[in-house]
Amino acid sequence: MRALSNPWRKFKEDALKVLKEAHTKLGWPWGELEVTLEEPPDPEFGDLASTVCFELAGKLREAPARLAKRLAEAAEPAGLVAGAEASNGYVNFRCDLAELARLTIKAIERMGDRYGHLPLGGGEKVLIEHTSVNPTKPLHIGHGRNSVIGDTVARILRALGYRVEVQNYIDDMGLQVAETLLAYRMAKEKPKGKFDHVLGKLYVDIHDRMKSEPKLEGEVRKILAELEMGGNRTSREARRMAERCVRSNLETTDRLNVSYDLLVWESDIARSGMLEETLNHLRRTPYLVRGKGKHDGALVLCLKEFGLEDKVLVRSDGTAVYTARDLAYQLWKFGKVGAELRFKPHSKRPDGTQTYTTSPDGEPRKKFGRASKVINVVGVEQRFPQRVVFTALRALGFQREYENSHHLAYGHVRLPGGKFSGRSGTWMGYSVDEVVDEAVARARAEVEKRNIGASESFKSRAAEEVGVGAVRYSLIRTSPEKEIVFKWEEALNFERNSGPAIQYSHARASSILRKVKMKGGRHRWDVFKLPEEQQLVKQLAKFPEVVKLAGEKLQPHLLALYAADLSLSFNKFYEVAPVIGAENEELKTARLRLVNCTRIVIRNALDLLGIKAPERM
RNA sequence: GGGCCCGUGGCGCAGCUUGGAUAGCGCGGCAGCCUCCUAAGCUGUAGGUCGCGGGUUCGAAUCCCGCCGGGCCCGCCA
Repeated sequence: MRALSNPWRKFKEDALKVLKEAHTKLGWPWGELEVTLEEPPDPEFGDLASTVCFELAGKLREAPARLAKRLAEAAEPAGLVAGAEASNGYVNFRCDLAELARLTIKAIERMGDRYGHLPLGGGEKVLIEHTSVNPTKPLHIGHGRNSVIGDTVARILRALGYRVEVQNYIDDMGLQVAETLLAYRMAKEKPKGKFDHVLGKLYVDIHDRMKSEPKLEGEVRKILAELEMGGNRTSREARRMAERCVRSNLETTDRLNVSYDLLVWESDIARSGMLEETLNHLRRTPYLVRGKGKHDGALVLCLKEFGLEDKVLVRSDGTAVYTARDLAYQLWKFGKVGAELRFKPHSKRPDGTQTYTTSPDGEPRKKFGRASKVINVVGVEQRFPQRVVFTALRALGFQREYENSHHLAYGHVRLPGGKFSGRSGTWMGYSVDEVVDEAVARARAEVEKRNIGASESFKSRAAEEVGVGAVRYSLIRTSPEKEIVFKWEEALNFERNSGPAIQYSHARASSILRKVKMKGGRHRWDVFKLPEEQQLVKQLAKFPEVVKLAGEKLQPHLLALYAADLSLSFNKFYEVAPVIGAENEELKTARLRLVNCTRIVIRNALDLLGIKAPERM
């Protein structure tokens, strides 16, 4: 099973087995042999190397090089290990390329779009919260990074056998909503355009006006109080406005192929009573105390024994801070509150997913929440409040839930001139809608050049897929914790190390397969003699390991880098290894299978990245 | 003042968790490759004290300590 679904892993295990047996034969201690295995810098040193001899040198009082020689001689090839050689103190294992090719190609042909999937999660439920933008503005490219990271991780974890539920939290009770609602009411002439953009601009306008008209602050406070109270005209009006904005935001994320299972509204959480329940629960612990001194009159969460600073949860006026609400929500995600939410269908995503929403007129459903693992995709700047929320779980005795809470922290996207600001409107020109439009327009020009006479529907679909691919890739390729500076030339990069370049390799592979009608034939497995062919086989064999690593470490960028690497290997193969015009039928047959498998793996990788794999472009 | 993250050729990144062989990849520069499966491609070439200084080690980009530079947090904001 494992050998079938994860060929490179099989090679590693075989190498380990060979290493252990050689140790036994020589009567040497085993130790942690697995961690001594690494990939050599150059294929001339084999495919996997062990550094045990360096460690053993001290214990056995013999030079590493001599030890390596004895070890290599004692090693007997088995499984995917074709041989072992000593060099410079390393023991280098050579992979049996013919056998690896056989295993890998058969695995890919058999599993198809499931190659790369592994049954690690065992159906365990993971809840991922991402996007969670205030419903008062369009998504700018920084929000886009959040959505794309969250969506990609969701796809990866699904492939690893987890049941994944994606939630988008909508804070319709915050200051931004209050301010935007005031702006919306006051605007006699509303700007034309997409609703979220309209709101975003009104928000910028009101901030300008508030500078010269301080009385507006009072208006905002009044609205905020009404929102907090709920059940009045203002709160219903705010919800209606926010609903429209969310629909508008969803048009944007739909275009990015980002999907959600549930929209969770703050006003519904507030109504449910889960906050009060959570606070009551906390009051029974020694950690929630009446504040003294500067915190006089407030309720303070004291987590000193867990190494955290005090955090006010309830203000002296009785209202709760955001972190308190977030804590209640976190408990709900794990199914640890009795309070219930109500749900009803909201809309369908283009991929067919039915998105639900919490709603006062919905009905209770057991299928949401109750996760065993929770991942919050939230900016790095919220590290402290996230830690407070998680640590509070521990304080409440939910140790397991504490350990299974993950803050997937990502660095913000900045502009060359500074940061994004909703108030000053620096996002204008950098909304996801605008960036995607621009990328699609450029892709369109390229597609036109290369597909003269093609149908209109083909051209627009290809341009859309390529443009979106470029944007998604540019947002996922960097390690999440790093800040990125938005540059047009990077978001619109269609060359190597880009979404479109990977899509292009897929299209080339598809094109070869399209042009050949012959279906199969017999061939031996040792036909791949070129380094480019062998490199490609190894790369294909590694795919499941990469998916596993990306999922376990919550580092989706690893998958993006792998896809670019695979595409590079294929391009090199493509240059030197004619398929249709191969020297003989046997080689042609084998190369065709290799090309087909490459096509499948690129497609699977792109699928996990939420990028379409066009057959022509 | 306390804490977290980042610092790798001109630019953008990977590698750091688990220390190992000449530090990889891309862009950009230069020089080449389309009678042949899509040149969104490929080949070659120049370019790096892995921020700085100590330490641990047979061996440090990787671990430890100190410092410098950038970002973020330490709110009855989120």
